Amino acid sequence: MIENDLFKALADPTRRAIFEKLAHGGMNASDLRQGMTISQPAISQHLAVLRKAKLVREERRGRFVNYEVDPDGLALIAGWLARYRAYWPARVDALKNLLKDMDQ
Amino acid sequence: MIENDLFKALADPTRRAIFEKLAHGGMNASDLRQGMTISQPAISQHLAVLRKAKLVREERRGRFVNYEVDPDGLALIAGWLARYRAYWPARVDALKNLLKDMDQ
DNA sequence: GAATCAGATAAGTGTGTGCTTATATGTTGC
DNA sequence: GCAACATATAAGCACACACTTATCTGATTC
Repeated sequence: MIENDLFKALADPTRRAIFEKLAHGGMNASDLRQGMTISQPAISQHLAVLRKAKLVREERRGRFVNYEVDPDGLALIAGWLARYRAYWPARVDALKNLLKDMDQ
Repeated sequence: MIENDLFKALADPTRRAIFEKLAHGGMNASDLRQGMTISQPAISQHLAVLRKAKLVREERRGRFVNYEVDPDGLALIAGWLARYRAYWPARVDALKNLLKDMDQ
């Protein structure tokens, strides 16, 4: 059940941080690890989860593996969200406030 | 960290089912339980998690408590998703409306 | 081929999570 | 007040999960 993989993948803050990093541009696992106090296997395991959820895709480049955002996962979330469009804050003010909150 | 509460709340299939039910119309906890093979405390606990994530809000009505979808949570997801708009699959026509709706 | 490096997998461990039963809180109507 | 009902909280348990260290696979370079 891909939808489950998706939300489970995003439920972990470290994985969201990894995803966020990749959103600024693809990079390999070692570069991803820079600045994070986490072991190499941990990164590798997180990437496997993100891959399974279609949030990230890989591309081998010699002995490196380049990771990048996979649009499929995002499309799935958008699709899920679209089911509840009736409830989106009709007044987008709420969204704006919440966006502000998230920016800090 | 509300964003974390959100994705953690959605990571559980039972909670997504509850949310889905409520999306078709508010109801109390007992009605929610109908058709689900789960204990009363379990429902109550799930609702607490959904409430904390702002996916659901409650309104006491006498000795019942009516639950309904809280747009705030959906707005937060929409906001999170909007950050990665650059990656949304351009070809998925169905999702173009989404962008339009969220943008205004 | 051997050394080295990037990354994945294996195995073990502490903590978190979802469930249960039992009990408490709060509301209604007699 | 008290009985009945709707929901919440407490406590305990089994399993999932994120992490670690150790090891393996695969690619490059000499």
